[in-house]
Amino acid sequence: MQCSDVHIELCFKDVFCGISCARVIMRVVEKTVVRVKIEGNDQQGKQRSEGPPSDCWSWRKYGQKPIKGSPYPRGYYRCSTSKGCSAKKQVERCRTDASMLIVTYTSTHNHPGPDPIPTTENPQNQPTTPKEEEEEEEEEEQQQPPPPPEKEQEPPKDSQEEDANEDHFHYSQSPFNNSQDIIIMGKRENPFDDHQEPISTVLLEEEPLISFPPLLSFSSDQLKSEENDHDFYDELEELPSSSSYSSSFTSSFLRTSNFFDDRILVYPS
DNA sequence: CGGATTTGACCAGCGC
DNA sequence: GCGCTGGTCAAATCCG
Repeated sequence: MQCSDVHIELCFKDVFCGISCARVIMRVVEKTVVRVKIEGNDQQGKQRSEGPPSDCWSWRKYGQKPIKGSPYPRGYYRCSTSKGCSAKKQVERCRTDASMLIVTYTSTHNHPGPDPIPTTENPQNQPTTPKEEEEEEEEEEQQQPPPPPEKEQEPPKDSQEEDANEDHFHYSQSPFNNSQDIIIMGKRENPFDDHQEPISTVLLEEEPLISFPPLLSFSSDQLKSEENDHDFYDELEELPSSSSYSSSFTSSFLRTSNFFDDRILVYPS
């Protein structure tokens, strides 16, 4: 994938329970890039009991490679929920911010999703299958209104992150106007370059999950297993090898909470 | 014992 | 053509 000379379309929409997010769709190669903010690399990281539902997408790690220019390796996962599913994802840490995970999804699931978590906020948008969701997204994208002019002056990443951190993303809704999607078209040398991050920053903090009602219904056993998995993050030298947090969580949560309504569409020039 | 993870090897694409 | 890099394979290992 050549990252140079691409158009970026930003569509921030819903932010659910303090989780701000965005998606980068590499149209040409069917890629979805999600940046996940990880909080709690310190002691709080050990309490990662508010993990994802274990009945969502499961991912099997099949490889890991050191990436040139990045101190962190990239992990390669494929969907293990269903045999024959071609869905894959790559997980790597942001080279400049170890607390940021960059998850790249490729291909789509060719099987129904595993018991999506019902969301009370937007039940009509509840996807039944990844395929349907994709289709819905396509339709939705086509219905995207022109970008509000003021949003083209998106604050730079740093200030945005700072604000986000200060607020801890405790929004019940998006900080942006839900009725006004943000679409920013422009050229970037490298959309994922950390120094050019402002318009594609996705923050997904785990702390707000505490207030994510569907997740609170998990059994203590589930939570316990998640907690074990999350201890990994106390040692940031490696990418998460557990699929339950970074993998299952990110994908399942995103799919079940309209996470993907916040999106960054990348078009080839 | 079965499934998941690790990790070195292999392969393909790309730039020089 | 060669080397570099990213992506995948598969055997070994780990873990519940």
